Amino acid sequence: MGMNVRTLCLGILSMGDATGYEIRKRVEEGAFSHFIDASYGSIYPALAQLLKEGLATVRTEVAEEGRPPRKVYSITAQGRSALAQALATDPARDKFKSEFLFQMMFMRCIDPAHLAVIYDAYIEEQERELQQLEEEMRRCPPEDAGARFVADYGRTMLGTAIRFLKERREEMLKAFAQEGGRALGAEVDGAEADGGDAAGQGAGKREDEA
Amino acid sequence: MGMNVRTLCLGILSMGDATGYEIRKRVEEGAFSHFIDASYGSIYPALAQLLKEGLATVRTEVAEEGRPPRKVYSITAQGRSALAQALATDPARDKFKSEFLFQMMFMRCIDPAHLAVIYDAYIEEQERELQQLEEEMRRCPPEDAGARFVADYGRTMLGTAIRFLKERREEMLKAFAQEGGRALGAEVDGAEADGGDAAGQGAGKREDEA
DNA sequence: GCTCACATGTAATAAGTTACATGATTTC
DNA sequence: GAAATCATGTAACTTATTACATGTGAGC
Repeated sequence: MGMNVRTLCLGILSMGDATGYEIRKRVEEGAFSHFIDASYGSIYPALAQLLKEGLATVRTEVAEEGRPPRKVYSITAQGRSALAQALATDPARDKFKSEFLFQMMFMRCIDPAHLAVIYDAYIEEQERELQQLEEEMRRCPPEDAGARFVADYGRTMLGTAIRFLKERREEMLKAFAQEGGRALGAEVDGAEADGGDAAGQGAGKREDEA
Repeated sequence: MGMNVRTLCLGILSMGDATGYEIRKRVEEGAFSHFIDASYGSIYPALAQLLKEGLATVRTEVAEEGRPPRKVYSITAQGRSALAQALATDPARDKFKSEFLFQMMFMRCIDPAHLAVIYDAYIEEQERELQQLEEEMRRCPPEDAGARFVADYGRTMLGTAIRFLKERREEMLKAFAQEGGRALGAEVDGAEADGGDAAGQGAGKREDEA
């Protein structure tokens, strides 16, 4: 299916009227954030296109105070059938890109202390995402079967990832200590993986990324 | 970190010499395929760039038979340190795009019979990927801790996804049958849903796929 | 006779991101 | 008085995909 930003907007509008700003918020923070990306630069043009094609309409709400006027979009009947049509086609394969996994693949080339920092930061990020998902589910529990399914899928996958990462942490750091240094050179091997906490002091090794 | 195709090539070359064709194969079929994408159109230019920057060298092997000459790339010392540098920067957030999940989110707009087809096809795809990963691990069990970690991560996640999908299958289809039809009803065709059975008129809407 | 695997490369095209441009109001 | 939230939109830029262009030998 052509799941471009246009179809995404159509989908969100099918659940209720919304402005470009709101759509972006839902895509960034809501349930969609886990398997979709879209920024203003793609949402606003997509909305304009939907108008042009007659798949949506706008009404301009002049805000009470001097705010910029909100443009609230609604899906049309044609919009609904265009959505149904898009949903009826075969989905493209999932695309997953992970620089973290790439780094893990080449962990032998990373300074051990820094590896621990990266690793723990990744765990924290996954935990934040899981928390966010659960908070959102508490705030507005989805009555819709689809939303429920997707949310449960996300929780399950995030939970599994977090458990895996925590379980393997020490093992990985140890395995690394044995093989490690090979690729980085001699001076690394003095640094040993301490038993207690490699996580806490990430502050020492700051990289400023390009 | 700047994990573009250039860094990817550098990483693969750090494990041994390779041609563009081989790199692409590993990215498409090997352990990398689960968290990275790259096609000829990006690999060959990236390789050319690495040469220009002195991060790799080539030797041209004239094949025995009239085949096109293989251009085997090797990483240089500068290439290794460039890789190490790239690996030392903070990883970008994971990006996951799933049209399947998008479809599940809007399952209420999909013909029930077709939904089951899509769902089962997705399960099969995940199973194929898991099989492929396990086959690859049997063929060449990774001695490298990083490769092992990444492969285990992939197996764990795929296993969880497959289990989840299988467990929820009936529940989802049933939940759908209760809510379903609501969104498909009026404008799909002139005929109104008779109210008893949402799955009924699925047959009319055939998609041609394998 | 056809398709697959090997093998390299380019050009047109798609799709979306980042940064910019603008501006009021509320919270720290 | 600095930053965040609300709010819309455009233009330059990056990045990678698709399709093309070219060619052989092996297996079905």
